[in-house]
Amino acid sequence: MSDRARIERYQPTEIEPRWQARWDELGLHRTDLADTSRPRFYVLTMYDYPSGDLHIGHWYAKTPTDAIARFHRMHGENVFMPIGFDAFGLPAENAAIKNRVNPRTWTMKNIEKMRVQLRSMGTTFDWGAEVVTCEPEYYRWNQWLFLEFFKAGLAYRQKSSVDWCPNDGTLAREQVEGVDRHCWRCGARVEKRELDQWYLRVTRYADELLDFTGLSWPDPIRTMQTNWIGRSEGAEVTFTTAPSAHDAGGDALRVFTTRPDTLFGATFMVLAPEHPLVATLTAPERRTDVDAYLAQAADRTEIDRLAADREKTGVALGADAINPVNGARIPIFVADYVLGSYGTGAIMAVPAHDERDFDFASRFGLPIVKVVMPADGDPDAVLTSAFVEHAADEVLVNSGPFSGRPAAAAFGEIVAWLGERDAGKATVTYRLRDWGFSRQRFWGTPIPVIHCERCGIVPVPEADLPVLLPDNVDYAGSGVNPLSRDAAFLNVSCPSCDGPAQRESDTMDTFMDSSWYWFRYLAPHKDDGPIDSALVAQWTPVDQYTGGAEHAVMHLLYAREITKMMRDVGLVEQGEPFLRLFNQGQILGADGERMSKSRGNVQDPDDLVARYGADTIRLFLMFMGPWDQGGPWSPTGIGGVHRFLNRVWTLALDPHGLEGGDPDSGKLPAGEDAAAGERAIRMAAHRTLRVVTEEYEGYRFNTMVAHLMELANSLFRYRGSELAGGPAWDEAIGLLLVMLAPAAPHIADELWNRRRSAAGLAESSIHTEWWPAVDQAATATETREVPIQVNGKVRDRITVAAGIDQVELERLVLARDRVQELLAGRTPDRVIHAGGRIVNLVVREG
RNA sequence: GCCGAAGUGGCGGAAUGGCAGACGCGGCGGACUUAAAAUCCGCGGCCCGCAAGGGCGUCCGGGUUCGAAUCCCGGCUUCGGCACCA
Repeated sequence: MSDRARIERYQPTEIEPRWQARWDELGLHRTDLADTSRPRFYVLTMYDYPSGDLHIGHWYAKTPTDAIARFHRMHGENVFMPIGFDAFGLPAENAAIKNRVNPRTWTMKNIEKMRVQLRSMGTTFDWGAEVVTCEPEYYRWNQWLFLEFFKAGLAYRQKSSVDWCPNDGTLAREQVEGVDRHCWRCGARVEKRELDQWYLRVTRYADELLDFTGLSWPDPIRTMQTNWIGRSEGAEVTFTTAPSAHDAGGDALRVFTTRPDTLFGATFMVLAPEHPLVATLTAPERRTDVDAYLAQAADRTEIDRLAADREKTGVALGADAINPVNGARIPIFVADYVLGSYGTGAIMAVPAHDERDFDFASRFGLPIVKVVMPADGDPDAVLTSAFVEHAADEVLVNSGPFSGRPAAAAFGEIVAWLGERDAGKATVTYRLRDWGFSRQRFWGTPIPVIHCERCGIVPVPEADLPVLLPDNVDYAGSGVNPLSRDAAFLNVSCPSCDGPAQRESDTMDTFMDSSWYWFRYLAPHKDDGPIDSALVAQWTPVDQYTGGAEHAVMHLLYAREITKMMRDVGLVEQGEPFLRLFNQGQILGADGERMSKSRGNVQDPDDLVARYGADTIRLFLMFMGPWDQGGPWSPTGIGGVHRFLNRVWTLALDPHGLEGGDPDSGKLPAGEDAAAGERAIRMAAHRTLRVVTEEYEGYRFNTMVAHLMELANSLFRYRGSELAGGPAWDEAIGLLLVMLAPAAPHIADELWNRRRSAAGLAESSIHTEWWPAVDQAATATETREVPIQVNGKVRDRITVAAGIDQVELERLVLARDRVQELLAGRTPDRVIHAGGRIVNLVVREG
């Protein structure tokens, strides 16, 4: 009869719900926000859209975050780890249209299901702080904040051409993806529409957003945000239109350039199709061609603008401009390679030193004048492509009084020269645009303003907030906001003049919801303001934020922007929301594609949990690779992690059992006496503690788990021996369980308390234990093994006293027979000791 | 095209200037079992060899170094971001 049969088997599905309930009763993860006696730690994981089902990717993001929270609690910190739901958004509205269900009903049902799933992971979220963004108690403060921003001039309305998705309505610029311009959410082709839109003035913060001082964020995210903001330094230069038969001329034509040093090389100008001067400058005989081109350009987003179609197009206006620096008359073109929304919507074209201008000039046979070249270059050599290098020795040529000047110096000199003549100045331009904030959709926060014919735009008075979303709406007909057809919602009297007026029917971009939710977690039900200032001051910025890198230029930038806006209207002190950011990788489907229902590659964790238990899945997800890496889902290897937990179970509950198939079972390892065995057990345990502690701190969970496996393997060698169940053994088992507790919390608490119970002690959750300290003495060794290399190849190894000096080490190495044999009579030219880690004997060959 | 990350056994990965392949999966061998599963023990880069040992080996080609998966130069491939931003 095997010893194994004496103990109960490891049955995760029995113990896990029990411990989850127990932790709830004990209130282990309810945070007392007012407790200032301990260091605080705010750990935040990105909240989710309640699509209805958690997939394995949610677990991949959340269980290591939970381990971090538990690890910090075991260090005596007051940890706050809240959770909520990003509950506004399109899928609910689509479900409403398709199935005629109320979006609220659909959303709330999904949230119910996800709450259960999230609990099944054994995560220690503080559910008392939960935020659900589609609740009036949340979105009313979106409205309140919007009105604060509006009063401060940070929100404004403007008629403009917007990116429009037939399914998702208006999109912000960063929500349009790819060369073919498709919607980030549904993938549909994006069109242009001319609409009155709300914008948030985030460009005001462009420079501040480039400053990451004090933040510990991954470099790739910082780079992406920096590129997205796209700061370029240059100059605005004012050209003048030349008089002609059809136009008096004398109009200022302002351009932005990053290369004022090439001003003498401007041989033509290009206006964007949207530029206001196109109409007045066009010569009568050019009108037909220009109009045709403008019509084509307006359609251009509809046409494939893929890589193949990059031939420059454009037409001449039949008008000229005058270069302020030399009075040269140069022709003006309209071409769609110049963007109306960037810079001034017009450029001076310097074909010799800009690739796009070079292409255009080559195509239309326009002159190419070289004005910058290397100091030793040939000024008459013909350019075959634009010369755009920025070498230190470049000088100006063909540039009037500036010829011969170093190019680097000429930049400032020409800008100064222009400044004196009121024809230009240094400026900075950004790629970042203001945030297109309105959506012509139903399931979002109503923008709280009223349009009155007499008074114009009137904010909804604070006392009338929230502007509630109506409950009974006709969803039929996609692409049209149901709110705009709801007379009861729409028609109101003006708060200012009491005359007839209409509500704004646009709702906010749902990214507003996620741009301040971590403040609201601290006081989710506060009904006299959006945030509790005292708690916000005490608890924010968030210490650690974790989430996917796919939010690099969307959520993570919006959150920084809104924080700065909240600061500027006097709500918070800080300008940055998240001190440390960690981007976990993404779990892809088994096919290597993004997991999505439509691809049918979604891995549902529920059946894995039913089969292996939450602890195995948690540990497996941490073990499969570095957390920031992600990768395609494969269940291969879950069994190995499950086997490891079973081994821990056996070690903790059945130390005296014997291994059925092992003839050496129950004996000490060869050559060890009891004292040496005890030292070996303590050394293994404390060395593991040292490295595992560092690995938790560095979020290197895969190697953390590997080291726990190694410790379990080491202890297995002593199972059934005279040392099993002894003091060193018990200490090692205790350390193993404590180290396992943040990652596999249920089995750790179960085994911890079974052992307490066996020792006659009362129940006490392992999660209230302090993280233990390493016994340095236990980790020290008396001897160590040093590899011996000859010419860089390991040929031998030697065991020496730990504190050996280099002279003695070298003597012992050279005394070895094997070394003498390899040297074959030669004397090493050099001996490398590398601090005693390795010995390398360098012998000249031949 | 530009910016960023990565490339290591059959597979996931470890080692970030000092013993390449920790840990795990799969595989093979053994024990236990009437048998299978489960469990336990062992082997495990490739090539030659009974073995001892030797040769080769971290995407490719160079370089630095006593010593390179790791640092430098050039190239290839994959993934992510941006894409006419003047």
